[in-house]
Formats: sequence, structure tokens, C-alpha cells
Amino acid sequence: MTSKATTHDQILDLAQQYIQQRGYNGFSFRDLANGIGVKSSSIHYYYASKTDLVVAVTSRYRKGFSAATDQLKADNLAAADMLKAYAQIFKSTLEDDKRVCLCAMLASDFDSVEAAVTDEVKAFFAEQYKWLANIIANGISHGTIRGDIVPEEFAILYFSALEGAMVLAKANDNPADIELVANQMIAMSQHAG
Amino acid sequence: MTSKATTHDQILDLAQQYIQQRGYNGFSFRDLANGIGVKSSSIHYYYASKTDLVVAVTSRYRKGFSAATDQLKADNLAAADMLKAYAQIFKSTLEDDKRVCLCAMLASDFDSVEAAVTDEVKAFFAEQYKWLANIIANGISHGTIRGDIVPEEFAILYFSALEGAMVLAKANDNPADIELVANQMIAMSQHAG
DNA sequence: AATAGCCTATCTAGTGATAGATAGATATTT
DNA sequence: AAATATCTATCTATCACTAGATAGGCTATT
Repeated sequence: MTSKATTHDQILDLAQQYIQQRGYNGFSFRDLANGIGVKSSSIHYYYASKTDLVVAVTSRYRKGFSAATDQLKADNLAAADMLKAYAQIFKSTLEDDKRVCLCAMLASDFDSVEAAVTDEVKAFFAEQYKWLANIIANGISHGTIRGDIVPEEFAILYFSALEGAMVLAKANDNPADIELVANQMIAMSQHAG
Repeated sequence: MTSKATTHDQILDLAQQYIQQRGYNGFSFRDLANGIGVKSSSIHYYYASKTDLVVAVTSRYRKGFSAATDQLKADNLAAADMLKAYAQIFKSTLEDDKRVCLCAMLASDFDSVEAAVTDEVKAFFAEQYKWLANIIANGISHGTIRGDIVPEEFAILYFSALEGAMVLAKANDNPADIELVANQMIAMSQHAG
């Protein structure tokens, strides 16, 4: 018996999809309602405002992403493999669902959203920077990543490149570019051969 | 006597600003009209549809950017300095005007815009990839950039990272991150010390 | 009976787009 | 030169539609 998703979950799921594909200003309560098969007032029953809805979606996304990266870290791979697996999350998000990172979309919409949303987005970025810097620092201490790399700086580079590659790869309809971008950075972070 | 900008030019200028700051779905003909001091019907006089307007803005942006990079190339700097100067365009766009690359914004809005717009955006990306690959190839042939780098691949990396860094730097209110990202890639493209 | 979940109906505001009018500049004909 | 015609750039007013939001009612579960 396939347990039917609740309306509440469907709202969050579809809102997330719309934000990832069309951005904050690219969908309406009616779009959500029509997609789910309810009325827009039912969305308001769960979320009084669009801001409330988007904050909930972003918070859930942020926590889900953290859980995924924590899981990845528990696998205890070498730093380079960890970074590769991390990039794979971005690639499959685009390849499988034609979606861009939720927070990259919302970052583009920063001038359109309220502080409650930007706070969640900034928290997401801070968490990802921290996770990446930790992985990189571990790689350096294990001698698999060049010692002249500054973990906090390379984290920003790696993350920026992946987020940018995601948007460009979608525009160019070429998800493989994400892997191409990640592999080049990883190769450059290794000791010269 | 300060020559007053025509209404037509004001429309293109303000539309460009809005797209760079709020995206395709983040502004209206009325926003433009109010900002300029005319009626929205006057915008329609110049551009029958929003698509037509955005195509015109994007085409102008693309040609202006090409002119700027051609000028940069004429300066005949070393590859690394050329790449640094290129990144500086992105940084000052964010720092001075709080704007993101027009085409990065439109790329995020790909699911919301018509093919006439996406064609212009894709043409912009293709031109930038080509310019960067050429600069990198020159650097390799002059021996200032590592020979194991593939120009077309590093171009995608460099451009992706800059576009991503621009969006993230805006969200984090930290334009210096653009330079940080560029400098790391340039350093890694050099021969090991 | 109370609550949860969803509905109908409606509101105010704003969307892109269009029709028709008009003042003033420019061009053409007499 | 004067009269006529056309063009440019803008206006007012309105279209059908969509936006987010809200009040109040119905129904099913607890």
C-alpha cells in the first residue's frame, strides 16, 4: 500500500520544485493549488503568507542537505572522493529533476524576498562552507590535498563553482559540465604529479 | 549642457538594472514606467511585449560585454592579468551597482522566458567561453599557464566560478569573495613553484 | 461537540497588453 | 509660404487575467 503523501507534504514538495525551477517570483499559490488538486486557500491554511511557505521550504531543504552531507562524511572517504560525491549531488539534481539548488535560486531573488528567507539561505551557505572547509582541512592533514590551500578559501571556490556550473549547465543543457568543473578543481587541489 | 537620455535609452537602462537585481519575473512594465516617469503604454510603444524588451536588453548587454572583452584583449596583458581584469568586471558590477550578471539572472529564469531570450543568453555564454579559452590557450603557448590545462575546460570552470561567486557574494554581502575565487583559480593555473 | 482540513466566494492590488486620442514635429504638395 | 498629410511620442482608459490574502461554511474524524 503506497502511503499517500499528505497535502501538507505535497505543498512543500511542489513549492520546492517550483522555486528550484522558476524562482521565488516564478510561481503562485494558484500554481501550487492546481498542481496538487486543492484550492489556493488551502495553501493559506498551512502557510499564512508566501514568505512563511518559502521559509518552511528552505529550512527543510537546509536540514535535509545537512543530513545528506553528514551521511556522506560518515562514509569516511578520501577528501577528493568526498568532494566528488558532493558534486554528484548537484549533478543528479539537475540531471534527474532539471532543478537548480534551491538556495542558489533564492540568492538570485534576494532583492525580492523578506529577511526571514534570506536568513535561511545565508545559514545554508554558511553550513556548506563549513562542511567543505572541514573536508578540505582533513585532506590536507592526511596529505592528500596540497598544503598551500586554505580550507575556508577553497571551500568558497568549490561551492561557488558548483553553484555557478549548475545554473550554466541548465542553460546549456549540459549537466556533465558540473562534473567537469568539479574534477578540474579536485585535480588542481592535489599535489603536482 | 548635460545631454538628456532619451526615453528609449532610459527604458533599456532601467530594464537591465531590474533584471540584474530582481530577475525576469521581478519587475513589471509599471515598475519601469514609474521609474522613468512615463506610462506603461509608452514602454509598449517601443517594445510590444516583455519578451521583445528583454531580448533587446540582453542583445545590447551581450554586445557591450563583447566590446569590453575585446578592448581588454587589445591591452595585451599576460594571461593571468587578463583573467584578473576579467574577474574585476564582475566584482565592480556587484560592488558599485549591487548587480549580478544579466545573463546569470536570466539563466536562473530559463523556465520562465521564451526561446528568443534563451537564445541570446546562450549566445552570450558561448562568446564568453570562447574568449576565455582563447586567453588561456595563449597563456599556455607563452608558457605562463600550465600545459596540462585544457583551455575549453578551464574556461567553463573559470566562468562558472565567477558567475556562482557573484550570486553568493551578493547574498553574503561580500564582493571580495569574487576576487578570492578568481585568484585561487589563477594561482592553480600557474606552474607549481 | 470539538477540531482538522478543505471548500466557496470574495477582496484589493497588480499583470501584460490594447484601443483611441492628442500635441507637436516633420515632410509633402500646392 | 501656406496648406495638407504623416509620423513620433506620449497620454487616458480599459481589457481579461492573475497576485496574495481573508472570511466564513461544510464535512469528516476524533
